[in-house]
Amino acid sequence: MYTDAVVCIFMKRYRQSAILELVSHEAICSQDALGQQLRKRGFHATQATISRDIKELQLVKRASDGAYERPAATEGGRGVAAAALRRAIVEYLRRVDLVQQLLVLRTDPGLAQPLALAIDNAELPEVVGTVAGDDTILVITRHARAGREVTRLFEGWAMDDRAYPRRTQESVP
Amino acid sequence: MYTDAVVCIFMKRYRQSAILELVSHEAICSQDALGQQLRKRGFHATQATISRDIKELQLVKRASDGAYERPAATEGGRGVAAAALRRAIVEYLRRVDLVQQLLVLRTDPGLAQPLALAIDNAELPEVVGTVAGDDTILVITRHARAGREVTRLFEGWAMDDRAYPRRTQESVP
DNA sequence: CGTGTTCTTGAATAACTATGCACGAGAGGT
DNA sequence: ACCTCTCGTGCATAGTTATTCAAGAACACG
Repeated sequence: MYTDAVVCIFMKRYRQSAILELVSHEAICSQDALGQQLRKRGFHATQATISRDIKELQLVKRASDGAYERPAATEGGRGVAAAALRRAIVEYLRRVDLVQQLLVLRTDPGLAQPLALAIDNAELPEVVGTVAGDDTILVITRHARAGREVTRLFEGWAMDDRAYPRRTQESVP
Repeated sequence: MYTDAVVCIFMKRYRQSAILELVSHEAICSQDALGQQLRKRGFHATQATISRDIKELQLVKRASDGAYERPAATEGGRGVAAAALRRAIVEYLRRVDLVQQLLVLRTDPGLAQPLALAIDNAELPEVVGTVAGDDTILVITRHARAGREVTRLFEGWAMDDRAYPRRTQESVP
């Protein structure tokens, strides 16, 4: 076994390398399963140790299938927030009105908050801030020009939604 | 409450949107904590339901701090999307016009949507957003300088296309 | 109407993961 | 030598998540 004192220090590093290799090659869904694979390769480690290794390796566990993986290229948060905003617009936005540099957005009742949150997170440079009520959001942009840009942006997304109608039954209306 | 039968169907969708907003806004490390936040926003859901939502939304749980996040932020999708964009540009783009920070892209009829989608997915930092019609896309960049950069980028790719000549551009409606 | 099907959900519980505690081994200082 | 600090680890268990079972609602179709 590798329990000799001398190699103890190196063990962790080797083991963690093995873990990276394992999770990149096949879907491993639990730390016990990982422990079994490691044992096949000559490593002995309890679930507790593996839990710590996984934390140090900064792996993530996919909820979809429970498998571990390494987060490849990190970041891009800005773009992600923008994509989230687009989805929120398509999902929630019902009407847009522009008055000078002020946008008035309307949503279904109670949905103004999440949409406003999405707008804030997107951190659009044109947007100074938002005020959200129950079904109304006031978006303050830097100037009328910026207001027009944002209006077109949002309306464009809302338009796309018409091009790709939701799966709700058509027969109702 | 939202427990009325009629709105039951829509609940899940709203709740999942709220979950996406929450996890992108702050670090939420457990499904119970998520449940509490949801309750503040008027949603009631047990841990079991949230577990299912998280699976459907394909979130991942970071081992480093236990927080949930969207895999889009960590995927290597960035580079993949960029390659897809290049292919889409070569395939679809017919003309580029730049006005200040606004790019007007022209495609063959009906192909604006897929190209705009590729642009969105690429998440170019210079690009604020896109609005796509039938054969025209308006790309909004942060400023004129960014617009020039993106224009050169796209035109450069389109140039490569000469090696693979396509249909000549037709009349503009 | 019934009837069967599909969806969504909660309660209970099984499955899985994180962590407090203790221990042993090395490193470095006195 | 001795002390003390830091690491790496296992054990037990607390904490978290996934799943099974069952129920209720909407829907389509005789």
